[in-house]
Amino acid sequence: MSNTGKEPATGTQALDRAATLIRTVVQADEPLSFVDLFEECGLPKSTTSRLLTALERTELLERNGDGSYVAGPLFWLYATRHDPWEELVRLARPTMEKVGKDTLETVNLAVPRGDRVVQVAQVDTPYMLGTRDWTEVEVPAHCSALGKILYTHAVLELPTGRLDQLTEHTVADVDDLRRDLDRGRRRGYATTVDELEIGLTGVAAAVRGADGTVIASLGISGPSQRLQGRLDLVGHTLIDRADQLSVLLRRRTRKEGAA
Amino acid sequence: MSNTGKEPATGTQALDRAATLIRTVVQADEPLSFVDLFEECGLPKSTTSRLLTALERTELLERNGDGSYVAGPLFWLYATRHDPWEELVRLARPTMEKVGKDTLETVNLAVPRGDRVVQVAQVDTPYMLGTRDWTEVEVPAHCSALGKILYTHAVLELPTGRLDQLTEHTVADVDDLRRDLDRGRRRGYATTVDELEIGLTGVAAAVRGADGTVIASLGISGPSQRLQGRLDLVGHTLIDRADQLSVLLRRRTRKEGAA
DNA sequence: AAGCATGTTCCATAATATGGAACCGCATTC
DNA sequence: GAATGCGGTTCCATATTATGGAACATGCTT
Repeated sequence: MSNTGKEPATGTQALDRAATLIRTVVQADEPLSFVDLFEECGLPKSTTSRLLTALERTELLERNGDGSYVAGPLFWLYATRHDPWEELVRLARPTMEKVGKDTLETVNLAVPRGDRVVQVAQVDTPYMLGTRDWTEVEVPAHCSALGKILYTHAVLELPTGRLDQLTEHTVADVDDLRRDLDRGRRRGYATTVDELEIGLTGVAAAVRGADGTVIASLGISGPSQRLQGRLDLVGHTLIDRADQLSVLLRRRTRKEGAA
Repeated sequence: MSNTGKEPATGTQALDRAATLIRTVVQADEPLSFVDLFEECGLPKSTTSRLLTALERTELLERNGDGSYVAGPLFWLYATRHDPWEELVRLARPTMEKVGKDTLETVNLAVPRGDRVVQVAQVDTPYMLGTRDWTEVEVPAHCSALGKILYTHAVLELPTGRLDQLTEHTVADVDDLRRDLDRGRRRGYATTVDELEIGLTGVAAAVRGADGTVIASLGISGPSQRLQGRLDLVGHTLIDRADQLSVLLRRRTRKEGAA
């Protein structure tokens, strides 16, 4: 009936409806009562009941104490077996590709691991001159935009003492760095110009996870010449994209109007 | 057809079959080709094809480059939003309850967090005299069986220097502790008798995650009087149960015979 | 070119899912 | 303590929907 898509989708009505139920439960990520699902999906009561019972029996959904539905054992199983970062990368991929289209520079996603920053995914620039693949390569956090974001949001602990001075522009003094981070915090994005390598500029923004805390940073890097003059533009693009990704990761809290 | 269960399951054939496909893919946790699924689930080819197409359309499954099926975006989404430990607890619950039935003592599950051990789940003893609920309470690792397991498998770094001496039986010397751990490693389970508190005994075994590394320890604790004499029995029960849980967590590698 | 393995599409058939209505159990309310 | 409303399940005649055998594509290999 309400075939919003353009797909023919023949011979799978029951399954499609069941999938809608599963999707609703998983995306809501908050126990949904029978009525919630019934209303949200607009299926007849009896059908809803029948499908939900089957989904529960097959462990795709589960009912908790008060009878409301949550994702079932099969979802837990998947979750325990997979590194959340591995999944973050998959979910972030489309966003990163959009950033690539927006900026035409090398795009990176970084997460904290211990007291280090690691880049976990990369989308390459179409230009010949670009940043090498440094996925899994560790770069000093204080001279990378990605790292600065993580410092700013206290996901990574600020080091003490003198920092490595990689170039003449590297901010090697902790207090200077703190000031730099503060500036970044106000703007919403972090930058590093010639601080890691002469001629290399990076820009990054924060990605928030399900609980609202910063879990990763999304950034680009490229030749300083190509980026100077559009740092602010690129910064805001990154903020927007990072926010979009955060929304995707965020549990969608029920729109108040619950029973 | 092959209705192994005793459920009537009426009006949901299509959905049940689809669920079988999903389950097979998620449990295998390795890309499965169309033929794998076709053979594994024993459904007609055309039906399999139709269902798989629908599952892919609804993002419950996904095909990767070579056309084989893996868990889809809905599973990633769930995984990124949930702490794997939260899921571990859910999956471990039944095992823990079995241990509770086996031993009649308080059952605990602990994981390393930073350089500490935290108990993340507990099943209580039916006896009046039992261990209090110390979920989320931190206990010195060197005098808890749960902690010793984590030390043994190097998931937790062995401290240096003198350790806190909580009772006269506490193993406070690192070298002594190392010897204690070695004994535990050989036996397969760790114990602590009167080391944390006089009269309190604990026993624990290792739980391994998807990649085969130790990720948690499963143990019991109770009055030393009730446990003395059956430490070895309880130890082996714990080893068995912990192994069962590990199997559940372990990716089921395809039974070699792949194409 | 032929053979084979992997997947998909077709379509007549009937088995299957459908959904309106009746029903159940349980709180609230009067 | 009857009555009303709410959340959910069960029934069952109906026809819509899924089914599956066979034919058809689409690469590979021989």
